[in-house]
Amino acid sequence: MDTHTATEHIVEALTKAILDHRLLPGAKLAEQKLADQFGVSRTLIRQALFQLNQNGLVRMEPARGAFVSTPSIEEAKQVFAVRRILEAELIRQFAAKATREDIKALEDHLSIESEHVHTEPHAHNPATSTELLSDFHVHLAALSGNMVLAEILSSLISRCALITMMYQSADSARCSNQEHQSILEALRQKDSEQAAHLMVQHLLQVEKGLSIHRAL
Amino acid sequence: MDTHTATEHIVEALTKAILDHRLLPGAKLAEQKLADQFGVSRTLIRQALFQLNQNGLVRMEPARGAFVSTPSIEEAKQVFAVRRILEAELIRQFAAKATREDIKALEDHLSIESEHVHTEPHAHNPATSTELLSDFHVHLAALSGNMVLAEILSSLISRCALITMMYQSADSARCSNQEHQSILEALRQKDSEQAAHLMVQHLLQVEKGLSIHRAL
DNA sequence: GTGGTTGACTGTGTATACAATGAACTGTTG
DNA sequence: CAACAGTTCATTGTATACACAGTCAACCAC
Repeated sequence: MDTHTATEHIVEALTKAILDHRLLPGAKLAEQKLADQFGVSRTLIRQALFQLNQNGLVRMEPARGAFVSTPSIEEAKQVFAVRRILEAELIRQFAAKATREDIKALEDHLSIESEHVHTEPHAHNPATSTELLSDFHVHLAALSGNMVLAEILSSLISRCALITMMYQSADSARCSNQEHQSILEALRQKDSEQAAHLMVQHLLQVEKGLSIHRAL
Repeated sequence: MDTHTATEHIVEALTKAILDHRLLPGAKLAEQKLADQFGVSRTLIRQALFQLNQNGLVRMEPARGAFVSTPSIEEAKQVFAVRRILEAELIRQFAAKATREDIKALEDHLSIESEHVHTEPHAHNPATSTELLSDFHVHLAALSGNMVLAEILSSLISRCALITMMYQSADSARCSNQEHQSILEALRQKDSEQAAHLMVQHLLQVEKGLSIHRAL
């Protein structure tokens, strides 16, 4: 088993654990403990933690250890600011050159998203909802064809998920889903400016939905 | 000596080596060899290589080793595309809220840049010129106040430096410097739209200056 | 009773050792 | 002479061992 796959597996598992609330912001990530859980040595765990540190999901304090990141409000604003810049332009370009299959892929995703958001009895499993709502943006990035952009956005969206968990006041899931629908509608009509505008508004809305009181 | 500082030091040294042409694109980065050079164990070298891999400056092939990246033309285009999006918006915002000191800092940098570009007898030390020209953009990002954005751009600019090395046909150093001057002039006049426009044109110009024949 | 100091312990930082995979070379054979 | 197989060597991937710093608690002094 090559290193790449092995560490990447750990990175993904930890990422999922963080995004699924199984590891809360601020939680200590003791190396030996994780090593035991994954059944590997600390070496691989450390590599994974370093990667997550670069992604911004984990914070490493010298000689003290690794912790799940606790992004500040300031950092949250910055992340959202970058997302607005990138995603506005992304969707503008996407609207211009999206194929029927591209749109179809998004529609399929949205229907799943919509189903989950509406059937779950009000925040029954907020982690899943958040995940699905994030996936819409990740999908969009992947469809752009620009892998560099997609990877950057992926990382930013993960950080947003973490931020949302820390600060989200009410579950604006339904709201987000409707906004996604609106964006898709603009895409169908190939109205790039409208799509970009809606995307920016959507991200502003999500950011506005955050509040400080939930800080751990 | 804590891990962070130690590995970070190696990362910076390797980054500089790559950007200074001491390590050419495609060069093998043997772990033991580097470990000997740096006087540390392979452990730290591996950590550094993993980080550089994430930055896109190094490519790791499973069970074969690490190599200095050889970005494809396609990848180059994508990196430039993202830079255009980010830097256009960055400079737009910067123009709006730049203080006198901010502008002064850029002026100082530009004078050094200009000096180097003009006194060096035509590509005497192209690496230094490229480095200085990159620094203009890095400085700009740093002054934005958005650290998230700054870090992303830093990484992208490094990749661009590598790309430039591989594909740059003629040294468009003088040209770039003049374009930087124009951008600064627009900033002085707080003309954000003009600044953004010039920045996009500048980046397009740099991208256009690349050609395929230098591929290794 | 409170504050500071010391000592053990837990956990990180780094190096080294071992295992496994890939590359290179040589010798043989068609 | 070319091509293939087997072996050897070098290098990566992973685990373990050791050294040191940080944390916490008990204990002593005041």
